[in-house]
Amino acid sequence: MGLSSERYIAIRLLIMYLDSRKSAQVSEIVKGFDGFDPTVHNCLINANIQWGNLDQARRLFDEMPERNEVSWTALISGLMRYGRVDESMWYFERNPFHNVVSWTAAINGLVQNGLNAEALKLFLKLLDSGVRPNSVTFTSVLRACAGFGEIGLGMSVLGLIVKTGFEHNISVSNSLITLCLKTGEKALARRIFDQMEKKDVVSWTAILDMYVGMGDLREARRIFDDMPERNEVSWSAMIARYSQSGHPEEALKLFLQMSGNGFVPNRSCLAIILSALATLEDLRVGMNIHAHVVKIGYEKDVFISSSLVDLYCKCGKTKEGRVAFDSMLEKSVVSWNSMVGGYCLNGQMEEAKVLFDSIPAPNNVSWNTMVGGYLENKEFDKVFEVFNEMLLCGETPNTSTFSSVLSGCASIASLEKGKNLHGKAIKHGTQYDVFVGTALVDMYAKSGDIKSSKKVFDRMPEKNEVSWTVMIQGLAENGFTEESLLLFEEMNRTSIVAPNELMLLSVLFACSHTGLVDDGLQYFNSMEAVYGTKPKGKHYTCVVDILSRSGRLVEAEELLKSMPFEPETNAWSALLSGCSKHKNEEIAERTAKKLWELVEKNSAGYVMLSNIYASAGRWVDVLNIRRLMKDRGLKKSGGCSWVEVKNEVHCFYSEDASHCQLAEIYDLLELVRFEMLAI
DNA sequence: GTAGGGTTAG
Repeated sequence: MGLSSERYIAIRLLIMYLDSRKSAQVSEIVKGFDGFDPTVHNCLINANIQWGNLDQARRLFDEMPERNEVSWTALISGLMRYGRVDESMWYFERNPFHNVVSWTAAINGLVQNGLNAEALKLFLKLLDSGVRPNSVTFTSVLRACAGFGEIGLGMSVLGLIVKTGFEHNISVSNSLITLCLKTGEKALARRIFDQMEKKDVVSWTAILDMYVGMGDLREARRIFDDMPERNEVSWSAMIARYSQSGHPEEALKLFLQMSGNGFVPNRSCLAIILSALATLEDLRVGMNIHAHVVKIGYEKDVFISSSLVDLYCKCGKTKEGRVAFDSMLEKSVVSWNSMVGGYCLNGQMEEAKVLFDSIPAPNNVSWNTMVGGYLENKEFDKVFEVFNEMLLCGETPNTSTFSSVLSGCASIASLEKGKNLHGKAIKHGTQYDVFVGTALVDMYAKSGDIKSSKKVFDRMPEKNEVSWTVMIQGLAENGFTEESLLLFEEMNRTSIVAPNELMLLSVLFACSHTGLVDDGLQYFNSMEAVYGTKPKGKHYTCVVDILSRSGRLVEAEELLKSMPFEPETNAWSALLSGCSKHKNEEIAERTAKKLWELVEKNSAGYVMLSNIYASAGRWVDVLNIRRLMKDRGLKKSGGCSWVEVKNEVHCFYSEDASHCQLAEIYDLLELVRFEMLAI
């Protein structure tokens, strides 16, 4: 192969065949070269690195009778890419061609492997050696600075950048913006962006991301719309942000728009959109995308296939999700977590546990998935069991863990466990998180310690809708109805959080228990007009209760009749008890009749009715109903109360005396009663 | 040899 153009064509062909992995054609081309050719060897090395055959690449390199600078750099960066830092550095030190490119390859490799300090040390050595850094070197070095999260370091590098005249380089400026964003210097990032003479898609996307990080999706979208040019990455960025910020429908809209504009979604974008579709539980479109993914041969991508597992599971199809999961050649811990989470979501806790136990390297998300799964499926004992196991395994609980386990405490009203966890949460520095704070407020409130609940709430640096809801609800249900109403008003004055259904229910509940009839009516009437939430059955019931208690029975009955949907049984019984309290035979008659009709349908109605008769002192009627229930084989779902002793909750059921220490308990009670009588 | 976007849990 003498002519240089002939050689050039052969090498282009070789690269092409290597790209499409056509080995027969590759060896044919290689044979066409007589003797050793370093460029051919370099191509083979690069291809093997690309395929992950590191040892083959190394062998090829070691066999070379002579190597050029490209050979050295290829191996150094290749080894770095797969985390083989020491080997890479071994070659770097023996590299006779100490040019900028190989220095930069090593520096960047160290950064890629999270060894930021080593990277900066190597950069200082580079400066000592007299080799001049270039723009690529600076982007890597700035990334190392960003890894430290400290802007000062970056600023001293900036001095060097200015001195060497790279401050107007686009890549360098882009890296500077990224550094500023990672260190929280948003104003500076914006200034650098504004001062750039030339901006590219990367600059625009970086600044777009800044506004998303600040929670300002609107401004981000404005920037996206104003971008002079876009590529598939900027589209993906905006789509991803919508999806991650709880707007999957916007993400889908933009995705369709992107395709309409002729952009072909890449792997990242497909993973993002599948995740958005999972959130939307849109199986139809999701399956379309799945088909497309298979068609273009992307189904082996770990990100995409993990999203597919998630999609099927979120749509309730754990079987299909499992098929997708089982067919994955390469699984990441995220794939495992998605499948485990899928089982949890669909109440298949046994399958979830089996799969969880076989995760090769579970991370804290895996553990949190199990903890959250047991919580959602109300297996509270297991919540604490898994949590303890997690601690024993040395896994660090995070905000997600604590918020789940604390919710578990709230559900079983276990103050002792809750307090213990509060301490642990503080120890792990998670107490100022919104989720943890909210779970603490709820836990204390549900356990009856409203003081602690309020204390935690007042100290929360950030409050969301749920935080306000649980506090308002907690106050109302613990009898602090005035405080509850005051807090609701405070929220309306001071926070951007809008009242939701649950809060308004608590507010109405508070009004009914404080006898604030007109306030209650006013809140009720402003639900739709002011707060934009349609009253549900429970709200109507509460208002009927408010009116009935205060004797405004005609209004209560009117309200019930004017409802746009069927009222709850409770609403009728509230009216009936109002009637018996305020002695209105006429309305009572009609209401009782209505109740009897409803009562036929379920046992709860019978119980309610018997309770109403009981509270009105109509014992004969009570007995009649009880007898009727027995005749028809209906059983009341039992009431239960519980106490917590030494970290264990003991339940006592009204009609089922089954506690293991029942005899002893009764003995002791008798003793206490005797002592009391003696005094 | 480089800068921006990817999947899971509360």
